[in-house]
Amino acid sequence: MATNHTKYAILGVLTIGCRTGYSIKQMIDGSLNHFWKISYGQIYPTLKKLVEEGLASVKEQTQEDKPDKKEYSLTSDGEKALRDWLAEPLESVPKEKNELLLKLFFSRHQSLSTTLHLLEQYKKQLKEVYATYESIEYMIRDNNPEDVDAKYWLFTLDYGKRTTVAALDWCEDTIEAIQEEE
Amino acid sequence: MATNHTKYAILGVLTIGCRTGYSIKQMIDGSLNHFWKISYGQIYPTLKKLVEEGLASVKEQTQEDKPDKKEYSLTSDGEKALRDWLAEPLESVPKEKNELLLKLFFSRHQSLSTTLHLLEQYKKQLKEVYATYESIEYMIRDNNPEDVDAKYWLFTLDYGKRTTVAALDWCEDTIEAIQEEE
DNA sequence: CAAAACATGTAATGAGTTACATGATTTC
DNA sequence: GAAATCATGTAACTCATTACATGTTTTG
Repeated sequence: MATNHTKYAILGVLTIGCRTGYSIKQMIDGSLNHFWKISYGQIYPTLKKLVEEGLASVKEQTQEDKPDKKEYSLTSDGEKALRDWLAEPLESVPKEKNELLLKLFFSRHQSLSTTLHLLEQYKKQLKEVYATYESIEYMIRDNNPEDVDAKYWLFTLDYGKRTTVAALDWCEDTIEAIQEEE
Repeated sequence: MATNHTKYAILGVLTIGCRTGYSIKQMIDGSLNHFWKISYGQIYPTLKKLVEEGLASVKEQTQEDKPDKKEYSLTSDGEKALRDWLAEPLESVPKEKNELLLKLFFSRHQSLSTTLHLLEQYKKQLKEVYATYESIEYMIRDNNPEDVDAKYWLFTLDYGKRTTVAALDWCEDTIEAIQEEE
């Protein structure tokens, strides 16, 4: 059975200085976006549930320069829940659905030029993805040079970069292979 | 807005000799499993809808050696729908959620040895994934040596193998980096 | 005779996205 | 004064999984 990791993603982000629903969303969209995503429709209900379960606590903060906000922090139970989840064995490797590969699989029904166009499109998208990884990397290196977390954050980015480069290489080789038939 | 590709996956598989819900499931689980998955809860309702939309037709087949079955085939409208979808531009690159990376991101809260164990687990899983890719590859090469489809099928497998190798390399390097700190 | 393979379907549930709804404050 | 940023939340909807429900035929 698949456990719901969204809860733990929020628990984790609460440990790195993001205390409001709004800043949790920002953090995940910014620095975890290559392997996680989340919507407000998940964040606010989960935050509420976390408090009900005793894993987090809230304090309503009145701000003079900005709208009021609710500040969440982990309780000791919450910290324990996070650590327990971290030590749990992994479920199976995620099998992402990939539209490009689905289309390529059925590309006999298409002209070679349309297939090449598809691959060029994908290559362009991958290059953009790679560029965003690099910009996140610079951001992390600049903002958290001595942060104990940063080391792990850079590992996850390295993963994204390496698999993206492998996909890019494949793209180029596949384009070449198809061009030879034309 | 995200289009529902499941419909086209079924349309596509109907072109390669899988004509029943059961065999569609088998084909996707077997040969498309590295980039697509599907359940009977999607297949049978979709097949029904395809017929309603005039993209496929059914014939009830009585079999003497096996249970009765419904044989589906694409109509010319169905073939057109498939080709139109193939020529449509790609949506954005899929961002898979990755439990290993989520855990690694928050691994400051864990001992180095537990983190190493996590990475070793993942490495083992990746090796298994790679092995299944290889076995699918041999199956395709053996069963469809002259098939016009097979060329594209092997491209998609190559993608899976290359990105898996990149992930494996990353795993090893990251394990090494963490071991140096111990 | 039991298990595996063949075959089709529905209902309940879960996870997540998107649209909707509101409002303060700051910056241009 | 408009747009951007900060801030919180709900309701409807979509997509997909899982459990349920049933039945035949073959193979060991």
